[in-house]
Amino acid sequence: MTSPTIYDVARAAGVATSTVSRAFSNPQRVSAPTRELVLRVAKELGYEANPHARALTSRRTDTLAMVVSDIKNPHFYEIIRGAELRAKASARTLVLVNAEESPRIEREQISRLSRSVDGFLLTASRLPDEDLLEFAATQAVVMVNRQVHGIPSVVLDQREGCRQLVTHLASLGHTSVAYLSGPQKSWMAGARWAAIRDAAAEIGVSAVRMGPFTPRVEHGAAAADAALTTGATALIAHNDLLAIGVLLRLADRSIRVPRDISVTGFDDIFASALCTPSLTTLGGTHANLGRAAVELLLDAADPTGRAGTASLQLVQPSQLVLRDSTGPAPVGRSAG
Amino acid sequence: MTSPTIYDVARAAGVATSTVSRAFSNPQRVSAPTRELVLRVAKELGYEANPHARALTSRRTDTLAMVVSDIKNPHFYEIIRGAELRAKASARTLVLVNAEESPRIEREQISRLSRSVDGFLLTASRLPDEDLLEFAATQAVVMVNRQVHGIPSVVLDQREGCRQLVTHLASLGHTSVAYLSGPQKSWMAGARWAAIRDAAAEIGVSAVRMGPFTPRVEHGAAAADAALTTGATALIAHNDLLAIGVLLRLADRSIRVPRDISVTGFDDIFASALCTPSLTTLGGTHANLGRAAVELLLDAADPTGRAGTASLQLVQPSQLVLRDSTGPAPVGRSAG
DNA sequence: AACACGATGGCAACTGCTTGCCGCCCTCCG
DNA sequence: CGGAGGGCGGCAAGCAGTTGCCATCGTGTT
Repeated sequence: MTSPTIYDVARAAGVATSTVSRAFSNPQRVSAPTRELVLRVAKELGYEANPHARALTSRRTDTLAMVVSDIKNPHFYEIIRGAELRAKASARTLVLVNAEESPRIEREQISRLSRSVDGFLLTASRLPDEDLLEFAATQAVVMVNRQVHGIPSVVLDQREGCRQLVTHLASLGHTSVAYLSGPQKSWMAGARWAAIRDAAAEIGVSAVRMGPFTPRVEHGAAAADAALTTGATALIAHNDLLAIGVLLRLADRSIRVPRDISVTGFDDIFASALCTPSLTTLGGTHANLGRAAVELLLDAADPTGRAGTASLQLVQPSQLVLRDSTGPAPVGRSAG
Repeated sequence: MTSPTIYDVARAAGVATSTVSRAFSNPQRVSAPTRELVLRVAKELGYEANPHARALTSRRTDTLAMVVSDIKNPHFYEIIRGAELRAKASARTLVLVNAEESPRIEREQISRLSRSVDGFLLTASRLPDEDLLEFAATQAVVMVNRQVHGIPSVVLDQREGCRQLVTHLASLGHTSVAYLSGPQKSWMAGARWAAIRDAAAEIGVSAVRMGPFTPRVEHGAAAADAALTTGATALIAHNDLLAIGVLLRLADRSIRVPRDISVTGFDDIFASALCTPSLTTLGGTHANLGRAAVELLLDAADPTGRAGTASLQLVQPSQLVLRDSTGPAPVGRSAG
């Protein structure tokens, strides 16, 4: 009934428990013949180490926590998938945690788990820099799609991506774009707006920011209505969900996309290719983000020789996906 | 640096460690004044129990594992979300595990985690009944969207749902439907086919089954092509992903939906409302599935008084969502 | 007044594994 | 041939809780 322990293995193999322990967790510390003997006996007995007993002394749990700001957002799925795959490849367990867009919940969850995991992947964290730095001081943390000086992170490039996006719109003749901003506490929203503003200035188109909006489909109506008051002919929504919501609202109001107005999003979620019109969006290989983040985390959590990569800020290229929601600017009239 | 233990609390409060332990895990075993003292001191010291030490002796981990057959499928995310929410409400941690449609991986993951969690949520498991029964004998297991006699489960009703679906098609004049089956090892695929076959027989339309197909968008082409050879005027794809793939292929082949042929899916994923034509599908409140499953699991995993609900098979209503991919059967000619 | 019993707190063994330290033995070197 | 040093196995003390059992005390019972 109860599963075998190292004691059972030790007895059966005629060695000390320390030898059994080392055969598993520190193989080169045991001579080859002994090690093989132990492993063979262990296998016969069906021995599997008790992870809790192991964690108790070694303080390693082989578990990683991934906190996402809103588990409803399909954009995270790819990241989760990449992270899950990479974690499994290193025999780590991934705990998924939802912060529900709330800094308080995020904080609670982190402290609840801090004892049970080797490190945290914080995805699009809504927490202020100070809190993050404080957490990062006591445990391994890697940020995804958020940069904080002094904490390793993986982000999809926004500057260059937004430049391309604005350039694309400008090349279609748009001279005025509106950014429909994401949540106030979203670092990404700030980064996007800054990049859009700068690119717009450089290229010579005007840019305004509206919002903040909660980036979900159902808030697209408000965003669309707000955007129309600006007279902009191109709308850059904070993400695809919001953009889809905008598309739906515009259709409702019989405003044609892209003839009357162009719309773009961010993330390139699955539905963006399928909606009507299909959505031009700034995407990227999100699974890679998750994968890279886990890699960073694994060696941030590795007690040996962490120095090298301690505070790496990885930037992965984003990628403009042109579809049907962007087109030439209407001539001689505003969209409003 | 190192966080306080019950020893620190015990010393500070002037009681024995056992008293501290009980104040937390067995409150009524300690007199109210003592308990309050202990809790107050613990709070002052910032004490938090070490979950591994606790798990080592008590064998409770407050962690639940959720195994999904394919983490890529958006359909699971609603279930995950519901499960995650419910788990958090009971202060349980949810571990997410991907089985990648492989029984072997599923088995591996389960045994890897069996020591670290209080129970398993197996979603659309690809394992044979015997394996499941064996697992269920030694640990708490709840199945989602799969039924095995003797194991508690939560499923979305297929019989009635498929009946409605076939009835809907028949009422549009379709006399011949094709089911594009899911994976061979998918219990759901079997359940759906059985329900469709029976409903078709009862209603008086003919039904054939094609496949199995891996239920992803990219396999939709093969499924569509196969289906067209049958001459059926209505296609029931195993899930929305496959259905969307079918729609794309049919568009490629200039076959109009629903004029030439009707297409339906299962699951009602987010994209199904947005694709063109939007997809008629058999959905349901999947978040509820996840929630209910966790509830079942919590009391299957509860060592006290489990008898009552030991092997409950919950069936939740599914719900036919009519959209644009189904329409009147073409008259006077077959689709092929 | 003697006794029983329930409530409460403490003792200490126990969970299963890790790891610092010790000692043995064999090899290599001077 | 003696000594040094490295490789390897074992001892035992943790790690941070849980829990069975016992002792104590106060109260209710006869």
